[in-house]
Amino acid sequence: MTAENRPRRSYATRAAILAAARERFAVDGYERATIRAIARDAAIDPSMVMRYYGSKEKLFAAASELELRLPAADGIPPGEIGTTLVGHFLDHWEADGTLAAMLRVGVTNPAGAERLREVMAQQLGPYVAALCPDPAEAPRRAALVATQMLGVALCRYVLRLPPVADLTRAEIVAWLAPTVERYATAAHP
Amino acid sequence: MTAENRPRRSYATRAAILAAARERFAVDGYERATIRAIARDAAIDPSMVMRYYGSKEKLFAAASELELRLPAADGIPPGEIGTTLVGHFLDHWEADGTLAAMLRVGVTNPAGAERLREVMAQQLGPYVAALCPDPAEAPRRAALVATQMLGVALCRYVLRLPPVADLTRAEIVAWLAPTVERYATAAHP
DNA sequence: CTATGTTGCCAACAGATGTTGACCAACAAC
DNA sequence: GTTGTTGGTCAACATCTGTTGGCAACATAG
Repeated sequence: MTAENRPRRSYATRAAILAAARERFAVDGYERATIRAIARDAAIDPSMVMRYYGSKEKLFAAASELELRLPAADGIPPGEIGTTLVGHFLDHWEADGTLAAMLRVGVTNPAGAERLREVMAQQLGPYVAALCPDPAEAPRRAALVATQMLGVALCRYVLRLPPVADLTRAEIVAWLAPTVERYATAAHP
Repeated sequence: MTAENRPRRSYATRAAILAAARERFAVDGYERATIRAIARDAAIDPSMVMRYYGSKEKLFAAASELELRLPAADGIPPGEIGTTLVGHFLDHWEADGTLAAMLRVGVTNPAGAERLREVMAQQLGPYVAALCPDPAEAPRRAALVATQMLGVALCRYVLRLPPVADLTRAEIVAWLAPTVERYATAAHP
C-alpha cells in the first residue's frame, strides 16, 4: 500500500483539470463547456475527468468553490464603505475567473444559481449585516448591493457592453460607491 | 397565383412557434432550449421550425425582436425620472418574457449578447441622452443605468435570489429610483 | 524478481441535437 | 379533373454529448 501523505502524481492533473474547467465554464457557460474541451485544455483524456470528478456536475461543483475574502467589515470609516466594497469586487472579478464562471453557469444551470445564492447569502450577507443599522434587514440590503455588483459584472465582463467595458476602474468605483454605500447603510428611502 | 394579401393559414403556426420559442429561450437559455421542445410546445413538427425560420439561430433572432417602448423622455419632472424608468422596466419585464430570454441567451450566446447590446444602445441610449446634462456622455450614463436595471433583473427573475425576489415592486422602485436618476442626470461624482 | 495499485489512453456506448428530404393532404386556379 | 402551391408529418442523417470499460505503462511494496 502506498504511504498516505506522499504527494500523488495525479495532483498536477487534477489541478490542471480544475483550472481548465474554471476557464471553460467562465467563457462558455455550463452546456457549451464540454468535458472533451476541458480535457483538451488540460492535455489529458476526457475519461480522466470522469475518473477524478465523477460527473460533469460534480466537476462544476468542485470548480465553483469560491471565497470572496471580503475585507474586514469593522473599522471601515463611513464614506469609504462603498469605495472599499466596489473596489474589492472589481479586483476579485479580474483576478479570478471563478466568479465569471459562476455567473455564466448560474444563468443557465440550477446548480449554478444555487451556488451563487449561497455565496451571496453566506459571504456578502454577514458583511452587510455588520454595517447596516438594523441587522434584521441585512439580507435585503445585501441583496440590493448584489443587484448592483452583479449588474456591473454582467455588463462589463459577460455582455461586454461597450460603454461599461470602457469605463476605468476608478470611474466605476466613483459612480457605484455611493449607490452601494446607500444600499448598505442609509435609511429607508 | 394566390392573392398577395390574403392571410395565410400558417400565420397562426408561425406565431405559435415564436411564442413557444420565447418562453423556452427565457426559461432554458439558448443551448437547453431545443428545437424539438419548442416544436412540442407549439404542437407541430420540429421540421416546421426549420422551414419557417431556417435555423435555430435565425429563430432566436426572430424571437428576440424587442421594443422597450420607453415612455416619452421629455415632460417628466426631475425627481420622477428614476421612478418612471425603474417602474417601466419592471412592468416590461413581468409582462413579456422576451427580456428574460435575451438576458439568458445573452450570457451564453454571442448573438444574444449582440442583441442586448443593440437594445441598450438604440433604445436606452437616446432616452438617457434626452435627460442628461451633456449629450456626449449619454452612452456611459445609459450604460450605468443598464448595470443597475439588468442587475435587478438578473437577481430577481433569473437567479431568483430570495431577498430580491421577495421585494415588492414598490420597494424596488423606492430603492433603485434615486440610483438610476443619479446615473442619468447628476453631476460627476 | 513478482504482485499490486496508480495513471493514463483508446474505443465504444446510448442518447440527444440540428438539420434535411421524401412524402402526403388540403385547397385554389384553370 | 388536373395542376401547382401551401401546410404539415415522418423517418433518417451526421454529429456531438456524457459516460463506461478494457488495456497498456509505470511505480512502488514485499
